Amino acid sequence: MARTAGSHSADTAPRIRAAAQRLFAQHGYAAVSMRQIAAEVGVQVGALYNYTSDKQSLLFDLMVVHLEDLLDALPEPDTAAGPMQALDEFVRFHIRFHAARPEEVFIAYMELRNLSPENFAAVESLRRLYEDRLTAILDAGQARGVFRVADTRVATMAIIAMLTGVNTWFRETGRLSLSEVEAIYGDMTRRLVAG
Amino acid sequence: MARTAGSHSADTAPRIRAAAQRLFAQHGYAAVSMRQIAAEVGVQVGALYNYTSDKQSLLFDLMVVHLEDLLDALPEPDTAAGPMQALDEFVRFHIRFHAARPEEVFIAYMELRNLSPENFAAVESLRRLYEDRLTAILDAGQARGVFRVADTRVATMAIIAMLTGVNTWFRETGRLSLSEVEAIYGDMTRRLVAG
DNA sequence: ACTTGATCTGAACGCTTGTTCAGTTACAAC
DNA sequence: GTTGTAACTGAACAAGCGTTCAGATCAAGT
Repeated sequence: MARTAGSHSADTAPRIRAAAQRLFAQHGYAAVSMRQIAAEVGVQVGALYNYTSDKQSLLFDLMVVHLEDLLDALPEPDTAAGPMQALDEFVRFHIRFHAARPEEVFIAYMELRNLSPENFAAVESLRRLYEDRLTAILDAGQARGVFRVADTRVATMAIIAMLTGVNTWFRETGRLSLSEVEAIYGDMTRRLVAG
Repeated sequence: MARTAGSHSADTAPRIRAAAQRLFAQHGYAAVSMRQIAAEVGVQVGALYNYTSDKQSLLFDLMVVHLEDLLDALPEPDTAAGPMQALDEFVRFHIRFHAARPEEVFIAYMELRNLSPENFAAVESLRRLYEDRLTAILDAGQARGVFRVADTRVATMAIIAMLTGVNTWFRETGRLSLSEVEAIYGDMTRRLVAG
């Protein structure tokens, strides 16, 4: 019936996000209850509502923060270096960024159905911005005669699907290092688009 | 409090599976209740338990039937025709089979987390059998000097991720026909493995 | 020591869940 | 028409859900 000793909102808010992320990634949004998230944080369920308006907002915020981080972190391509270099950079960035955030990536791809329609639209538009960056690289490469793809948009979707697929199997403790994986996927992607 | 007029178990069982499949694909296993499935079928919730032992079995059966159909439908490669032909055939088969069953595919990929551990193991082993078929094609192609891939298993995962990604955007009413999509992906896959 | 605001607790609310099963009606065979 | 089985209904059970909010305790400032 009282405040928990030692509690600070500056601590609690990130711990709620971290707990929600871990449980949503592991079990799925609909399968996880607010009570489970609260238990993971070490508070009662009512306390969560000081930090999120509702469960849907908790999911939406996790997805938006991840996608905004992704877009912010994606470097502007070095136009002087050429399209093949830009593509290589994109592949390395994608694999490395995603491998470092398996939970966020998983939620961002798997929980789209659990978003309300307006939240879904907002998230879809962020995802589209990221896809457009690769499309721009492919367009530039074709304009320079360095790349040859039958359909730029389809190639974009194919490459992103292939790269994102790394997260379904890659483990730090696995047979291949992240650098090796980046090199293999870099090579495959180059071949896929070569002129 | 009585039997529904005109009811036949031979009708009801497939209608339960179809309703479960549609709702699980659209909303996710955990977000769909047995009462919703029953309502879609036109029965009361108690009736479902004449056909499934529980909700988890309903999901598991849908996934297993799909994967067994996939494995049964996959043709044995024509060894005389050569590895490139076998690869082309695999790509066309994968895209065509998956495009025809968007709900089953979606459930098979998205609902793994909702399987109990023993069910998960059973499903994973079926998926592995399918992946092995592509690995065998890649191995044969390398043995013949027709293919060159840095890591056969990684190439298998990359190709399947790319091909399965088609289902996230392809629509019969879209800009490209299924045949065009098959051709584009066939070309990309060939390039990806070419010697 | 007192006051004010922060941060939670605890329980309530209205609703829903998966599963079970006694009983009822429909169907089929004779 | 009777009998036996099929196939459901309807309600109960035990448990849980998301969200709200009055009130209690902790923390910080004076």
